[in-house]
Amino acid sequence: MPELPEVEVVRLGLERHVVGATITAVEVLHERPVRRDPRGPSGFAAALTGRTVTGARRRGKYLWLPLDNGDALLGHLGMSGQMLVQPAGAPVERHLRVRFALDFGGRGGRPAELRFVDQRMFGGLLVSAGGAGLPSEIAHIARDPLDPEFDDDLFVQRVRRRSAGVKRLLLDQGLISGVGNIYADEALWRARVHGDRPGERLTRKQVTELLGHAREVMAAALVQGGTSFDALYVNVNGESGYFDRSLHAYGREDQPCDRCGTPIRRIAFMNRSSYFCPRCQPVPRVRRV
DNA sequence: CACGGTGCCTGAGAGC
DNA sequence: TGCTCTCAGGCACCGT
Repeated sequence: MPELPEVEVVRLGLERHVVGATITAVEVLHERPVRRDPRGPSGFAAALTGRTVTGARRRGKYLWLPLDNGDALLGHLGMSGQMLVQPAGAPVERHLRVRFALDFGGRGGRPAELRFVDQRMFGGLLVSAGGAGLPSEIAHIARDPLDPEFDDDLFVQRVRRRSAGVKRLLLDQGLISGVGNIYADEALWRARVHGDRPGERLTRKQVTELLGHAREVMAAALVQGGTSFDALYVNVNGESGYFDRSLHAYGREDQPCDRCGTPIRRIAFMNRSSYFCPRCQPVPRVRRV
């Protein structure tokens, strides 16, 4: 389950190992990952063949590779997606969905393949017409809190004008991107705020602190993940060591809160779970109607 | 428009 | 052993 730090590691790997390559062939082995491409699988392949990758960029959990004609290959890893750079002809992965043959021309690089591997196929790829700068498909996605241009004050203002629960707001890609279920729970635990608290009932200070905690959790994970890729292999590993050592709330149902010892509670939330300390993060008294 | 609920997917693991 | 059920969750989508 790649969160933003893992996606950034993938971006760095793509920047190092794919930029400058020309795509000489595209093979779509499963059509679901290209379902959002209006051209369909064959059009997708045709739009990429012959193009040269000029960059590797990211917004939130979306990645895109600007191409030499102004289009872009836009991708999302979803729950289980991986971007692998493999030597041409390497054994095929079990859940390989799309493969791209890469040519590095006269720069000494051996033939390689970019491979999109995705077990659950929540992720996907598409060619964004004219999307090299910022694909229109993700124009609604906000910046992430590690982005130097993220506007803290604007985020605080917007949260405080919303009546939805603050956890839902943390997961709202239009307000802030890159915060997944795990980091949302961790940031809320650190800030001692319950996720059901309406945004409009939080103080400016509380929202600012919550944002700071989200940023810290993500930055710490990024430092850990940033060391984990080698020369020709770009991987996503949701089981990074960071998760094992540093989680205070997520996945810790019935285990004592690291601050006060009260058992961590788990509640259903958006077809998944929320974990929180019932003492440090009291449930709001006034339920929303 | 904001809100809150649901479906998409596969495989691991639990329970019987 | 082998079946069925639950869970994982980012995001689009939809009804209100």
